[in-house]
Parts: sequence; structure tokens; C-alpha cells
Amino acid sequence: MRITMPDSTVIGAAAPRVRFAPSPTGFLHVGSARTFIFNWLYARHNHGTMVLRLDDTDVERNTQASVQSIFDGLRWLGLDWDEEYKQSERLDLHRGQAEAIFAKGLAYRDFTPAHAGDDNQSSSAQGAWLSNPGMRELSREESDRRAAAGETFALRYRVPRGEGRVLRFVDSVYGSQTKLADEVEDFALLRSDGMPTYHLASCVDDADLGISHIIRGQDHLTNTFKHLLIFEALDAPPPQFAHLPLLVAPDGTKLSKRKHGPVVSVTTYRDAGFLPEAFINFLCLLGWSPKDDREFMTLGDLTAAFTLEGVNRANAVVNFSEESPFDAKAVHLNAEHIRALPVERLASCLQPFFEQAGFHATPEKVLAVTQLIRERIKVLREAVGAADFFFAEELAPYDPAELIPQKGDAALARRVLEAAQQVLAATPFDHDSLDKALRDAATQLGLKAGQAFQPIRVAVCGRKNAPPLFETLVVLGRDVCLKRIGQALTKLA
RNA sequence: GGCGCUAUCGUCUAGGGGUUAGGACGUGAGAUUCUCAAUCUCAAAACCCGGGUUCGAUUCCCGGUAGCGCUACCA
Repeated sequence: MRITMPDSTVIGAAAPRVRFAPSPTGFLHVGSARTFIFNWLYARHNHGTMVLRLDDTDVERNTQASVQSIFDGLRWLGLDWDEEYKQSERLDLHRGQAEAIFAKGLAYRDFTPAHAGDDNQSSSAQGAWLSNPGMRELSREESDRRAAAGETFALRYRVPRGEGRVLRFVDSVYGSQTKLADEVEDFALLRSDGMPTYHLASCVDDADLGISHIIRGQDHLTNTFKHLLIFEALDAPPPQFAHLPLLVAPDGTKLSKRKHGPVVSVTTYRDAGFLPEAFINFLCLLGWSPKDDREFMTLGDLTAAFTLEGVNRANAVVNFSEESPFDAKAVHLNAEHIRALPVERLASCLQPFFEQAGFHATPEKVLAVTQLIRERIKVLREAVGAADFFFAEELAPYDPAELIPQKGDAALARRVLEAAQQVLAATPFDHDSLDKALRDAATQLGLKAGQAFQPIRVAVCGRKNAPPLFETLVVLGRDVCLKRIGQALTKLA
């Protein structure tokens, strides 16, 4: 296959083909998302092809909801893929290849009933389990006879034994890896219900789809020896492997949906108001670095900088807790990306959050508000709480004591608010005019700006901490400001 | 139990035979400011342990320890 690139260079067989192969057994979690991102970056950096393959051979555990959740997550990330497959639609290929392997004598039928759970303490005391007694040695005739009689069986790989065979591959991240074939157990290719196992289906598809690089979690590092054996039985050259360090929870264990819940789901980040670019940026810094001091990186920066050589070998902790479900660094990077976004784009990101909160949010107003809060929010969702008073018809109840400035009393607050009423009624409603008029008024009252502005700010916003006063007044408009100051005066009465 | 992988501030990481071991987040202090943010400055904070190699190891080697992964007819 030859692909003509936009810059019209022709890439030959060297153009990599990578794949992301999630199994739909739950929501898309951050570890999977990172694997997807690294594959994507590798593909784009090298002008290769990104394949999405749903590894859905575990019928028991697959759900449609999970498929949906994975696509939701991937769509949100905004990273595309070039080809899409479902393993469940390729079962004939898997079974055919299993038969071919069996025909070559590289696999055998195991009629031992599947045993559930971990009742093999006795064998673990001795060492590793390698095969079920008697099954490997069954003659072809005997095996055929029992199969014909309707006995169910699993198909197992006949791992080379007693030859001292060394299995070897060079991992792009972990370097040279070797293992004695004698230590690899006779793993299953086909289950007794005829369904392919993950190992078989995955390798058959990787070979068939011409995958050149397998970039996946380190939990598969030792499985790779089995996969080498399968590729060999398939007469297919093994792809290049690159294993990624695992993402772990603060307790050190691998991130899991079961154990850690929705805090590891991609959609949780989306709903909290992370920007996809920020989320991707954060995930990339877990187990990879550009080897310079850059941390804030756009998708373009990441694509340009990403190499497998830059991947680390040690597991990375995603630092979340009960109190703060998001890693502080993720939050910080998100705030940076929020500030880097053009206001118009940020405003349209904020729009749905405001609408969801039930605000009457016209695009014009949202744009004006966005300018005032963009340095004050770290995740989009916070905008709702930070800007509610811009949209509310009536201010939420607040403590009138807030109206009283430091070293002042209620009488002082009243004087300030009354002066403000006059000024606001008579001054053109723009930033500079209000700035001058309000400062002059403060001077006349013999007050410092801070003292004078607090009552006004609280009257108008219903809280002490808010965006700068004059901009806020302008966005709110004269009528609303005067009305709220009037209400504040009644509170002080 | 067996096999494998890993080990630098609390966290993410840079670095590498001789360095004041660098950056970022977080934390603390200060500056600035109409509050809050943002911004800026400063501070505290790390080479798992033991051997070896070497003039010299945090860096290379071995051992230990710890953590993680795999050890399913899950993926």
C-alpha cells in the first residue's frame, strides 16, 4: 500500500499501522484513553494509520452501554481514526486460523472441564501451571474420537517444551525481553464454547490488519511471549511492540473501574468541564515527557514531540482522592488551556454549562461574562458558580454584614451605597467613566478604594469575591445595578 | 509460589561517573491589586538499602527490599 501525503511525499511500507483495541466491558477509563492517545500521536507523528478495533469477544461481559461510553469518550477527545473494526464480526477468520494452527499440530484439544476461580493453590505452591495432565499427549485419533462424540474442549497452544527454546523480542520502551518457552503455559486459543480467546483473536486480527506497531499497557508485557508464539504459528512476522507504564491510583494499584469508580472515567472529566486538549496534555505527561521543561503543550506540540523513546518505564500515579477527584496538575493544566483559548471559543464551551444550569444565557452575554471569569475558573463547570449573579433575576440571599467594609459600620455602608446610586444614575455606563466617577466619590467620602468598593460589589454580586468591579457593573447594566443597590439598602435598614 | 517489570522532592518528571541534582503541580511566605483570581519573587522538599567496579557513584554491575504486572476456557 502506498499513501500520498498532503506534502506529496510518498510513504511506502514504512508507514506504521497502529491500533487501539478496547474491550467494551465498562466506560472508557483514563488508562485506556492514554493508550489511545499515544497510539494516535504515534500514528500522526509518523504519518501512519490509526485503526480502532472493538475487542468484543467476551460476550458475557460486553454491553452496548459500554460501547456507547467508549465512543462518547473518544468523540469528546476529538481524535480521529482511519479504520474501524469489530472483532465479533471476524469470528470466522479467528476460528479458521485456530483450525489451521491445530492442523499444523501446534495446538491440541483439552477436554478438561473449565475450572472456576483460584482453587489451584496446590499447583501454585509447586510453581506455575503449564498444562492439564494427559491432554497434551492425547493421540490425534483419540482426540478426534472424543470431539466427534460431542465432548467439549478448549483448544490450547502446544508450547514448545524441553528444547530450551528462548522467546525474544525487543520492546521499544522496555528494551530486550526474553523468556524460556518452558515457562510459558499452554494457553487457550479457543474456549469450549468455540469463541476465540483474547490472545488468539487479537493476534489474528493484528496480523490480518497488518498492524506494524502494538502500543499497549505494560500489563501485556509478559503476554507478549504468547503472542510471539501465535504470530509464529500464523506464519506472520510479529509487529514491533511498545509497552506503556501503567497508570496507578495513589494506593499503587492499577486504575480500575471496579475499584476506583467514576473518577477514572473519561466522561467524568468531560462533565466536570475539562477541555479535551488539556486532558490529553495531562495524560501525555504521565509516563512520557518531551525531555525539555515544557508542560503546557497543544495537540500540535504533542504530535511533533511524541516518540516512543520518550516513554518512561515506571508506573505513574494519578493523584486523586475523595476530596479532590482530579489530579491537581490536570486541573492546573486545564486552567492554562482555558486561559489560552480565544474568548469566543471559550464562551461557546461555556454556553452548554450555563444552559444546563437554567440560565437565560444569550451568546452575547456569555461572551461578556466569559471575559470576566476566564482567569477565575479552573474547570468549565466552575463557571456556573462564578457567574450565577450575572444571570440571576434575583440575587441569592446573602449576609448583609458582608456589605459592611473593614473598619466601617452599617452607616458607612449606607453612605457608600447611596453615593453609588447617584453616581451610577448619572454616569455613562462604560468602564472608564465608572472608574473615574466611583473613585471620585470614594475620595469625597474620605475612603480608600477597597473600602468604598466592597459594599457596592456585594450589593451587586451578592458576595465579596467577584470579578473587577467596573467591568462587572457594565455587563450587569445600569438598571440591574441600581435595583440591587436599592435592595441592599433595605437590607441595611 | 513461579516468571517478569520498576525504583530521583508528597505527585508528574529532567539529568547523568565529578552538578549548588533542574523544571512543573501542590504547600508556605512576600510583591502587585478595588475583593477574588491571574501574574511575579522567594522558601521548604528527592537520588530505596547493601555490596562491588572506579581516584570518584545517585548514575554502571550484583544482591536485597518494596511496589506493580502476568501466572483464566477475562481482556
